[in-house]
Amino acid sequence: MFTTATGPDVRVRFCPSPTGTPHVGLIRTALFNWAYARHTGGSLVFRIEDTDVARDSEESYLQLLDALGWLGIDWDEGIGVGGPHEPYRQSQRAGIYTEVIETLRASGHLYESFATAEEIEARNIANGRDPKQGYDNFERDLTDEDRIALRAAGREPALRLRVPDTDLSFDDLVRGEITFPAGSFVDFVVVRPNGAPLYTFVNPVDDALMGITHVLRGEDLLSSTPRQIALYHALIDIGLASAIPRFGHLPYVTGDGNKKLSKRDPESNLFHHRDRGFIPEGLLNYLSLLGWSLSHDRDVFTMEEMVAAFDVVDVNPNPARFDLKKAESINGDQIRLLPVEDFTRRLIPYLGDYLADPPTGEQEAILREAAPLVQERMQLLGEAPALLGFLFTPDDALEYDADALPGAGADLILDAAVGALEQLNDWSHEEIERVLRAELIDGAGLKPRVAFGALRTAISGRRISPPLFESMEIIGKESTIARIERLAARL
RNA sequence: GCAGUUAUAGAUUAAAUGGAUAAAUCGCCAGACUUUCAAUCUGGUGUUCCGGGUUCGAUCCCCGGUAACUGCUCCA
Repeated sequence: MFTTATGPDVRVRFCPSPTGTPHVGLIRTALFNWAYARHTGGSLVFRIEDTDVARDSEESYLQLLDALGWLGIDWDEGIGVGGPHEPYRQSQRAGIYTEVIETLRASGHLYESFATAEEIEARNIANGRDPKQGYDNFERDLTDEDRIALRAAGREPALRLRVPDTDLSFDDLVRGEITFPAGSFVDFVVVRPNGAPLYTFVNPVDDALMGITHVLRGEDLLSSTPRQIALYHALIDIGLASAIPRFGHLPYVTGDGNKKLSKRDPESNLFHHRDRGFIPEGLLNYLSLLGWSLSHDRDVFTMEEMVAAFDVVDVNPNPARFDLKKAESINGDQIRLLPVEDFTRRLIPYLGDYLADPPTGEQEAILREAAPLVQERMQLLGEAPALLGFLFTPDDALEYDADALPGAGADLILDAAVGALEQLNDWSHEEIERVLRAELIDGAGLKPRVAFGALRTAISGRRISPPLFESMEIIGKESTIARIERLAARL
């Protein structure tokens, strides 16, 4: 009954619903599906489940595309690339569903249900059942007269699937054998009274129609799996499906505490991480660690390595906490792994406040010199403005951080530095360092921390900066001296 | 309430399928290096949910609990 597809016959899918901004948990699901498809040589289908007109938005749909494109998660079939099962947006598949609904109805798998949620709850209370217990299948055997009477009273029925009165089991790829006892899942609504099918219907129907063999999705859908299998049985019965897919339920991504990471939490928002300067390599690397690992002693790796090693059966069933600190650390590692030209190029969008668009030739030249100095000092590209902004700021516009202002006596240090630097003709960082050390450390007997700290503030306005002498070399002799004199005048 | 899932350091993952000091990374603390911050290196911190049982020996097997989470929507 369950599929036996392996290798290139594997067909997985990513089928988000375009409500809101892409969530890191959702992207982790996309990533694992993608990795499994690439690992097996199978196919990834990208489908959009926009069957809730009240919540779906075009903006969200575009964001999904943006997110996948940015991360480099590509697909073989579906939105944008087409395929044999078009269309791939469920809002455009109404005709297909209508047909399936009719067949299922004619064969007795679907029946009319007039009861509203309030009525079901009232009925449970009246029967001494827990009101939270849900529907009790009481309309399964409504007579034609009952139905006519209800319609005459102005009622329009939803359609429910008649589920089997037996236990339902499946072998979860992540968790092993799972059994739901008969009665723990009830006849559920698949079509609204207005004829519009629900997720509970279109999701398995499209999976069946599109030949999906492995359903890898979030743990939150685990308890709806028996209903889904029940629908599959019905689809097999009417000849629309030949096998039930294998299921693999990926662990939750949790936030602080151990609650599922909420949509309202900024950490759940993929674009928030992009804005802060996560690079795709870093975020992908971290996300793949949420429920999986490449090996016990390595957690920085490429997506090629992940694809080569990834198998859903190795996924850990435990809920995984999204740990921003570790994510940033991994991102820093991935930033350091970037070829320096690539790193330099990626810095540009984050320096928007300082650079022309596009950057001038002079700005590009500065960036080329400065990038190697900061590549191993960053965890997030968003740190670039604070670290490099002073290189693109006019001498007389530099601002000084309060905690960077040097203490008493700094004017003497600055004056001495100017004196030494003015004599210097070979403006290389080696020479700059040599004369400053001779003057301030060896000559005046200052501690490097004190002497260079004051100069650092003069040049960058900050307590923390790229290496000082290299920075001086980049901004040039004239600017360097002007900046030192400017700070000295302020003290 | 019913059903299901999960339980290894603060976090993420390993190993150990009944056997010796349960490991790595992140975090935190300290030290080295140093031109600030990083990076790097060294060291430290800290772990098998609880209770029984079987056994020479249990993190693992059995039984019973506990906790957290999810679902039980005409949301997806």
